[in-house]
This record gives sequence, C-alpha cells and structure tokens, in this order.
Amino acid sequence: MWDELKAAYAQGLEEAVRRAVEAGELAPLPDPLPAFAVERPREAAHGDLASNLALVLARSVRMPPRAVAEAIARRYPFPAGHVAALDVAGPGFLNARLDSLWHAEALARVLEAGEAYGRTPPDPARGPVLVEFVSANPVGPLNVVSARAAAVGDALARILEAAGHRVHREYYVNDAGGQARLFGQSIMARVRELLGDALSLPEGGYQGEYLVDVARAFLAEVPEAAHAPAEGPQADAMADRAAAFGMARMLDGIRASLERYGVRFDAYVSERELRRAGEVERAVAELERRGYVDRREGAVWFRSTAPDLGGLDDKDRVLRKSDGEYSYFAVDVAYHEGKYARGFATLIDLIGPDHHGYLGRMRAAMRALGHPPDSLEMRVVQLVRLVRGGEVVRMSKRRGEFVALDDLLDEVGADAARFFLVQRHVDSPLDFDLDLAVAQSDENPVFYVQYAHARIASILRRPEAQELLARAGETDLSLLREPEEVALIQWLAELPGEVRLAADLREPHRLPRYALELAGRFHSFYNRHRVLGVEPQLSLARLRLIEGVAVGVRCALALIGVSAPERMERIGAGVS
RNA sequence: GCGCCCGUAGCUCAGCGGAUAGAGCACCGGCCUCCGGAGCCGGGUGCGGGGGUUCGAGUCCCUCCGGGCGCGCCA
Repeated sequence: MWDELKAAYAQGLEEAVRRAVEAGELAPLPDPLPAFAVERPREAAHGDLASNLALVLARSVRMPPRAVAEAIARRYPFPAGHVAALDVAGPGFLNARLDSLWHAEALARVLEAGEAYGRTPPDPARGPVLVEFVSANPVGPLNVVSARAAAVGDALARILEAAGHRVHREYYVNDAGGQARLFGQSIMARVRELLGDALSLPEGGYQGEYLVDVARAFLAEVPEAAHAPAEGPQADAMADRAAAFGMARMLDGIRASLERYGVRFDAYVSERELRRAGEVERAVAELERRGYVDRREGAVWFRSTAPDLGGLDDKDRVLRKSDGEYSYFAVDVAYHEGKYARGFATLIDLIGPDHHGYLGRMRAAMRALGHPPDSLEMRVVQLVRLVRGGEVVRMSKRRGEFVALDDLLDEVGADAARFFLVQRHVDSPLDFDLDLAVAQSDENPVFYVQYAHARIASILRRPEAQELLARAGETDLSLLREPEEVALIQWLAELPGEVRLAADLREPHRLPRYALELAGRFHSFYNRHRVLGVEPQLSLARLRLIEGVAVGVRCALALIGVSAPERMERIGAGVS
C-alpha cells in the first residue's frame, strides 16, 4: 500500500525538480534523474515518508544538499497524492507528512480486502516455485530441527503464495542407499535380539529403542525373518525388506506428525522410485553427453570444476562409486534435474547444517545440464536447542533419547511451536525456551499476539458494539487522528510490503515480528483510548479500526500457520 | 590450511547504504470505579579491533581477533 504512495511522492519530487530547473534555481540535470530513495523513516519525528533526493543531487548541481532540498520543497506540486506537508530536515532530507484522508483510505482498504489483505494475485507469467523441505530420512520420528524446517518451509510456501507465486511443497524421501541398508540391518539386529540373541548392532547402526517395536511388527509381517542368516546375500536381502518395511512405517509416523502440525506436502518423492525409473542413469548419461564426466580410479566423476561451469565448485564429485553404486549426489542431481523437467522455474531447498556447502556442486551440475544456477537456492536451517529451566535439553537420535516433534507438540502445542520456530532468522541457531512457550503470560510472544486478537473479538462481541455496527451508515474513518490510531493504520499499511519482502528475501521470520509489533501497537492504543462509551461516530470509527487490526493479525498469523483465536481460556480463573 | 556463516544492551534477538541503532527478557518505579491487567507507561547501557569506498557504513570492500560449521567413492 505504501508502494503506490512512494511512487506518487517520487513523481511529485521529480516534477518539483523540473520546475526548479526551469525557474533557474537548480543547474540543469540529466533527464532520468540519478536514482534516489523514498522510504519510511524509522523515526516518527521524521515524517511519514522521506527522500534523499536532494542529497543525491547535491554533487551534480554543486550546491549544499539543504539548499537543493529547499528549492525542491518550494516547487513541490501540492496537492499531489496525499502529501499534506513537506519539510527539509537533517542534512537535506525531504520529509513528507500525510493527511488523515490517506489513513482513512488505507484502513478502508484493509477492511475491504479482509482475509485477502496483503495477498497479491498469482502472476501466471512467473514460473512455479518448488520448495523442498524437511526431507528427513525415514529412519525415526522427526526431531526438532526437522520441526523447524517444517515450520519455516511451510511458512515460506504460504508467504510465496501470498506474494503471487505458484508453489509446490515437496519432501524427498531418502529410502535407498547406504543409510537405508544400515537401517534394515539395525532392525534385523533387533529381530535377533527378540529371538533371544544378544543385541549386536552394525557399525554406526541405529540405536533407538523404537526399533524394537518395528522389529516385532516386521517379524509378525514376515515370519521367515526369524530364520534369516546374519550374514551373506540372504541376510542382505532380508535387511532390505526390513528397511523397506521400517521406512514405510516411519514415514507413516512422520506424515501423521506433520498432519498434526498443520504441514502438508504436495508430494513425497521417493529416492528408490527415482532409481527404479532410471532417472539416475539418464542424468549421468546427460552429463556425460555434455562432456562433464570423467572416469578415473575406478569411479565415474562429475567435472564440477570444469572451467565453463564458472568455478561454482572447488572439487570434482563422484557420481558412481568404484563398487558400482551411485553416490547420494548422483541421485540428487537426477532429482533436481527432474524438478526442472517438471516445469519448475525456481527451486528452493531447505537443508540441514550438515549439507552446508552442497549448493556449489549442485549448482554446477544444474548449470552443466543447462539450467541457470541462480534458479536453485538453498537455505541452511540451523540447529535448535531446547531449553528447559535454563538448561539445555540433550537430544540424540542415535542414542534414542531424542525429543521428537510429537513430544514438542504434546508439550507446547502447534501454535507455539510454529511461532517460536519461525521467529528467528533461519540461518542462525535457535534456543527454544520450552517454559516460555507454555507460559500463560505477557512474556510469551504467541500469547501476546493471540491475546490481542481475542481481546478485539471480545469487544466486538459486546452488545453495544453490535448495535453500533448494525445501524452504522457511512463511517468517517478520518476521525482517527490520535497518534496511536495513526500508528496502527500505518503499520497495517505495511503488511503487503512486508509479505513481499519476506517472499523476496525468503525470510519468514518477518511475519511473527510483524504480528508482534501490530499487537504491541494495538495494546498501546487500547490502553489509552476507549473504543466504546465515547461519542458514537468516533466509537464506530474505532470499532472499524480494531476490526482492521484483527484482520491484520489473522493475515500475519495465517502466513505462518498459527491460529488466531476468538477467545482464550484464562488458566486458573476458576469459578470462585 | 581452504571455504561458508556468525560477532549489535547483562541475556535472547531485530535492523531495505540514511537522520539520535531498536524490541523482548531481566532490574527499578508508576497505571485498573472503565471495553479481557494474559495489558499499558516511564527509567540505560551496545554495533569485536583497525583501515578503506561513500555526502552518509551496524549494513559494502580489505585486514586482524574471537566463535560455529563444512572440506568422504557418508548421506
């Protein structure tokens, strides 16, 4: 909403410059003026919009910036847009103040748009975006880093959609290869344990106790597993069956957890299926056809350091190991190539910290296959530490004492989990304070925001409010002129820009912050001014204002998958 | 050693090259006959160091210091 206004202001300023030049107050300037900025100042005292135009022009017209600014201000074509006043400040900024008509119009637009506020209609000219996230190996329940990836990835997808992109959410299932085999062997070790042998897990195997249940179920499903040898080809075959069985089971659990969490994928893509469909061979053959493959030391290599690949990678990568197996990387190349083949223009992967550094080689591969390397993006989702009572909670999947997504949901609920996990910049590590997340207090940001919404709902439910709204004709929103009212409207007007920025920068954490600020401004307003019990016209305008705030809260929370309740249960407020 | 990320208030973190760098928590003091006090208002300290680019640098470049991560024919 600010964008149009900024553009109008910029235009007005350019016009003012032309007039000043014609009047001989400024030296002649090139036709398209040099680039200058129009922005929202951080300080309210600096007006509603500020421009550095005079500072930019100072050098070429050889005048002090303030003098340039004054010349421009004198020639500014009022009335234009909704600028009510212009003044020169600081080193030569041109600060504009808006009139209350603009604020009234801004609020009216929020109310009119309702739940669609802040959303941009899809632009068919832009290619669809594929967001791949979580993609945790199906060897156990999701841990908290996956929970973070799920919250962030889903929020990012929602934000991109709101910004007018077509989005596809995908989970890549690593259900083949070395880890899968190890997983199957770990299950078989548990099977033998159930049959009375001492537990002997393979080197680096999965230690989680939950595999005992998997082993029991596998034994029930495939009784002959009891007679499988511990080693040899038959053992391998049985381990593969155990792996497939166990992974299917784990994946079901993962899907159920995600469902509880409110995160849905459009597709789960199986590595095993990719291999079976021959996509890996095809991708490797295509790289070879294009001249990026070497054979040496018994292996097949991707020449990612080839000079025409732009130095994206610093080392060649193995595609096919000397034992004849494809590397993880080769399969992933095939997977990514497939994403383009399916028509996606932009690929965004959320990856774990252990995949850091993976981007270069994958971009090199995509470039070798003829795709623009910049169209593949990866964001590292950093670690999460759970903190309880000021102490870090230790977690280890290998040792089986993890805290799973399900445990987190049991403890704090989906709203708090998602809000907290999205709140921070993805690539910085996050400490998740479990006590704070369940605190029924003002310190808890989720409650702070949800409370603001419930409070508004509560006011709107009151009979006096209902009555006013019911017989309301035209509401004069320009009655809203108190600083707290203006501050709320201006912040509401920021939402569309904030959504766009969050989409462009791939930074979902902006939305929880936005919501927090909105709630804060609402509480400040509410504490200072009465909505009901003032004169009816003003009361009506304020009712519309708080409706607008509720819309803003709902929109912001919806984009991160957090609910906006109409009521909140007061804990401990018993009958008495 | 090479590469990437990070270093902002006592703590957790924001900060689109702009003006006097902001929130929350913690600490101190105020505010309910009144729409949900799960709230509001006030109080103070900081950009790791040094160069550079710029009218202007927390933000860009170089360098040093400190911390994390990566550098497999693992996935």
